[in-house]
Amino acid sequence: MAKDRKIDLVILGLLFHEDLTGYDIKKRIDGAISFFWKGSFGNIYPALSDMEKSGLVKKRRSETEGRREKILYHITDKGTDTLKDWLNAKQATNDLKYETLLKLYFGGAQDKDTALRNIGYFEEQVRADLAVLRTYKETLEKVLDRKDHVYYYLTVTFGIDTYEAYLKWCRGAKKTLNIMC
Amino acid sequence: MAKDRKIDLVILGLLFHEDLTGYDIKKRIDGAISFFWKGSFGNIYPALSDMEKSGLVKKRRSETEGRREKILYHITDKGTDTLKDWLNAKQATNDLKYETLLKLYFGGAQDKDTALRNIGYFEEQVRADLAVLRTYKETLEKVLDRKDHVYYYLTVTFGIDTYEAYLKWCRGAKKTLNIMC
DNA sequence: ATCAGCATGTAAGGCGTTACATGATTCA
DNA sequence: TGAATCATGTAACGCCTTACATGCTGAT
Repeated sequence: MAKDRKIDLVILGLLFHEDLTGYDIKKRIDGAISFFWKGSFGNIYPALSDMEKSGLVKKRRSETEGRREKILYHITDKGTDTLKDWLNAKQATNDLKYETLLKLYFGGAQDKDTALRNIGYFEEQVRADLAVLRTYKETLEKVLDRKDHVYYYLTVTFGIDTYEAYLKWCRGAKKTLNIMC
Repeated sequence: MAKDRKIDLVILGLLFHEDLTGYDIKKRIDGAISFFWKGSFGNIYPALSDMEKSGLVKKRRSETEGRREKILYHITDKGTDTLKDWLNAKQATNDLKYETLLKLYFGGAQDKDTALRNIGYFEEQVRADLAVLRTYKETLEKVLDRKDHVYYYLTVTFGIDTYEAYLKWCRGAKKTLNIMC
């Protein structure tokens, strides 16, 4: 597997569940996963063909007749081992890039209102995302009997908890700016 | 300026304050900023020379005699304008990649203990980072009279608030896993 | 004298984004 | 019939990480 290409693991994780096309994989990533990882076609298709070459996944043509054929990918034993090795490894990099905080950090180069406005934009975005996460949570709560869903559920509550912390911080930050600047 | 290279703005933001060498810039980024943005020499030096070519910064050789000469960079008016335009723009991308959550999401491929262990590693890291952030906070609280410091302070409290939310989530997640799996 | 830290870069390689290209299918 | 969505890719370009290369300075 490519040395540092995490998309490979995302794909293996998804395929562990069920066979999928590249297009399906993109859709899955664009769902709940998109809150903590992203993927694009220009990312996924090359990864799939590399992984097929190295035997982590196998192609399975869909057999629905008459229809145009789709390429379903299936995880191999080697792919499963790779996935499990990764899950068992201690190493995990959380790489966070907040342009919002960058703008705030350098806010001294402009006026207070600019900083307040930028916090407002952030707040707006967070509120919208939070609404989506809450609908995910509700949906998942109905199906928590399946073990997998517990894992999905926990990533969603992670998002909700941190986004709520963001909102709380926004309120405090606006107050602080108004008092101090 | 390069179209999407955010490091340019980081550098301009830092230089708005004071003249710095490339080495200094790296050290600044490795401080409190590293919690929401990263930079490397292989990133910073090329950016500096590009920005000099496009007139956003100017070289100023340090004049301390006898010493080996250092290259101090100074922000130009054009650079200041670029910085302010960026601060005034609504657009801000927060790009978050949590490998920890990826592992949790795909946790169903392994056992509960693996997931618990991975949450533990995350918790450990968060605790360590939180301790650093708290010392930053204490230091900054003593100098909040300077307007710039309020902005720095707010980015630090952002870190503290979210990291505390992470820890709270960790406790809940471990409990949920123990009950449900 | 030696080691850590200061200081400036370059080069290779990898990864990802974006846009482009193409065509089928389904639904209104 | 037209638009949206399904479906699979490729190509260019840009950015970043990592490692390498080099030499100075200050402290112990």
